Amino acid sequence: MNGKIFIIEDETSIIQLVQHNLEKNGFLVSSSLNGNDGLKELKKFQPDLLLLDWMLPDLSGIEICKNIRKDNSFKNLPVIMLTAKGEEEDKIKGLDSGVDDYLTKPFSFNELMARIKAVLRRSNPNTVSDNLKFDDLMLDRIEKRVFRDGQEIKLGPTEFRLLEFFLTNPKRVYSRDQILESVWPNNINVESRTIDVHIRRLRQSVNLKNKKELIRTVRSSGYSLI
Amino acid sequence: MNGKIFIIEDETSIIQLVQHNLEKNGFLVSSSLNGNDGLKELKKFQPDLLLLDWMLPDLSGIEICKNIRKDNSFKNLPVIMLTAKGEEEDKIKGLDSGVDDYLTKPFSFNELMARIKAVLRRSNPNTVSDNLKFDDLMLDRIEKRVFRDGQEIKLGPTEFRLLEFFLTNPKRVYSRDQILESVWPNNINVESRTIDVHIRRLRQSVNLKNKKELIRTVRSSGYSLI
DNA sequence: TTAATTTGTAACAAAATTGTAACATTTAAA
DNA sequence: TTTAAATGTTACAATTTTGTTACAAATTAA
Repeated sequence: MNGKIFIIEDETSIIQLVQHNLEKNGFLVSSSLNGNDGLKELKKFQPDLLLLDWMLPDLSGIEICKNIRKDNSFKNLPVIMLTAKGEEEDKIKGLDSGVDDYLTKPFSFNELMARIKAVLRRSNPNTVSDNLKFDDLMLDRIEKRVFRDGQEIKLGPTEFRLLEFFLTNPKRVYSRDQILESVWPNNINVESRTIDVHIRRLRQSVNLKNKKELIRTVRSSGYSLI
Repeated sequence: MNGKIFIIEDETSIIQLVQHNLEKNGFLVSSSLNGNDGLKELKKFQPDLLLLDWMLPDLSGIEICKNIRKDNSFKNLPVIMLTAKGEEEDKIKGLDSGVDDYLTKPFSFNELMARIKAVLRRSNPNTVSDNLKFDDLMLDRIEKRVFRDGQEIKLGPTEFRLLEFFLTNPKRVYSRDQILESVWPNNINVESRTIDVHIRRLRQSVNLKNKKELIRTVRSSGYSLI
């Protein structure tokens, strides 16, 4: 299996064509014919990429895309817009709404396939390199191991996810709310002070002696990797 | 500056048009007319994105792209191919060589701009710099850091917000009331003289020795960045 | 099952930040 | 020059924020 693709598209004939060809190419595909349902099913399906029509019975593709970009757990979902609207200003409006690529109908399936591969190549760099690195720290997502200065460090599950999160954006300061949202499983509720305790645990695990502190406290804002 | 863009393109007229428009949009641009030189200069210039022609006097765009994708220090450079070759099989060959997007000539600059933004959005999700600058002062809102003359300056939370506020409108004079309203959390009430004290603290933090004063007192009106 | 590990929170300690009062200095007008 | 208003400066107590520890509950492994 190459990945999961979701399609929100009005025209049944296009869905059939695209879905059939994608499946032949090893993708797992699901689809919806309108915007509101599509958005819901999409979240269940958890695709790696979305093919999105502009003109839909209810919610427009543009609206869906803006919606997705605002949703923390989906904001990085790659989107390719498929539409008959081929005017320059349409393309610009489409691209500015946050989609990754824009293809006008009629299109060749082979071009679509090539663009899907290009977008996936760019947006899943982590599937290619499963190691996150910063300073003398290295986190291996596949083997779930962490090294500092070549020496293995043992982390608990939450410590691991926390460090993984920081490593995806080193130096960036995250508020406790942002950390909660990204590191804790959805819909779980813990107090924000809990983070402080986990930060403390992570610090203790990560800070080998004679090594500099890697986690910075930014008073009244949150934490970041140095 | 929005980012650095390098262009390798045969046709001088296109280079001129694109370069001029990109610079108007805040990009730093450099270019080359052929493949071999282009590849060398590119590595010096360290761009955030490459616009690449297919047909070049010596090394073809396809070869350049494959070359880049093999080079460890450049393999993640976003590339948009600009070419007159508009056949389906050309597009596929182009995209498969590792470029991120493919645009056929003639193209509208606005569409190019929208595609550049889309590609940068995807490839630098975090590098979207959110920096405020004035004189030799730089405030990074993402990392919550302030530098003067390249040297980091440590500020308290209120000092940071105060400086951030002034930086959004340098040279503009703000009354104490305006400052209170924008810098202090809503519905909190502090005396206006409190601002004077915070200004004093900010001045002390920001004014490295041998450096000129950056915050101006405007008697009976308020304060401003110089 | 039992034992070990992990987790969230409360409670207290330590540190940093904040607002204000009090006094000093500067500025502009009389 | 004198005077009043505005701003600069300092010190300090109160408050807020973060660090640290301990422990019971929950989860996982044996």
